[in-house]
Amino acid sequence: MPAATLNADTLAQRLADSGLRATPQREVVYEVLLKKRDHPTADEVFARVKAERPTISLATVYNCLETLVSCDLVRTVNFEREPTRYCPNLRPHAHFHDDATGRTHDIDLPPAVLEKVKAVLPRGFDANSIEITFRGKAAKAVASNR
Amino acid sequence: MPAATLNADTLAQRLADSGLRATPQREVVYEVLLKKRDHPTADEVFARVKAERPTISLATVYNCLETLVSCDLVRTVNFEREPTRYCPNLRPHAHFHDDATGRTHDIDLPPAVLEKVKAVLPRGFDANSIEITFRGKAAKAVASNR
DNA sequence: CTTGCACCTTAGAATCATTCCAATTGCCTG
DNA sequence: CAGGCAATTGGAATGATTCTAAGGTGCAAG
Repeated sequence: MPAATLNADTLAQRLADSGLRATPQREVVYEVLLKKRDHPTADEVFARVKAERPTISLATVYNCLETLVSCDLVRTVNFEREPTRYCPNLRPHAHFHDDATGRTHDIDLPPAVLEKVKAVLPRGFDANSIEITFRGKAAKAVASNR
Repeated sequence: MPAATLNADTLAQRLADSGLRATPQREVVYEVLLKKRDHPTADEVFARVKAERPTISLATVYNCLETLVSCDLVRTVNFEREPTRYCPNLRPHAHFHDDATGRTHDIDLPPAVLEKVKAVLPRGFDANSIEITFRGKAAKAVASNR
């Protein structure tokens, strides 16, 4: 399975592209995000990372997450005033927040829909990002992305 | 111009529907939101309200805003980690965040687009709210909604 | 009226995610 | 090895928001 290698390479590559180094901390943080894609908060990432690297600090986790975001390897997800969550899914997708469980689901966005949405912008508005968020009740037995 | 009356009535009506009272504070906060629709933060609302009612407290402004939101007279708008903004526009609309100016613009959402977007949800997902947010560069001379 | 009571407002303290800061530490280049 | 920049770290600081406890306010029943 070349996925792990690919990811590590991707990380090193992307970091290098931005003139940044591939430190162990950054690698572990990124791995943690890839391993369990349940949109964890920084605190949750911190807890998971500590299992493998007990000396890491919360500040570093924030730094690493911010770095990964700036390299376009990770997206942030915000729901109202809740703590920011992190998502390594790079395909265009929306987020569905299940009010009952608090869980977040990725919803793929077909290009056609994205186009339709962009088309609502009046002349002169130039969007470089679109964020679509649903809230409601999710299907119970969705194949989850653990 | 019956607009002012209509608004006041609407407010009193909606509050009553929820078993709440139409207090002077709630009225002023609502008026402030209607008067200048620039998506102010709670702090900004506080500042504007104090002009008319110097004794009001920030806590009350938060309370009033929360009350108005719960009556569906006002919507909250969140951009990343920025302070929450408040919007009295009740029509279905998206928000466009101008990265250059920090200003927020309402973008009307035609029902057809809303349908298209809802259609991306897999069977079993039942959304009771959809939020669409753009970021980018806005047209410079948009007729603003002051 | 006037008493009771539920609803509101208020100031200030508390919370909590996130950022900042200043001090190392690590790593590469010369 | 020396210099220097990039990263990490722990703890302090920040800032929006919420909580708390202590009065107000207004209506309804007696």
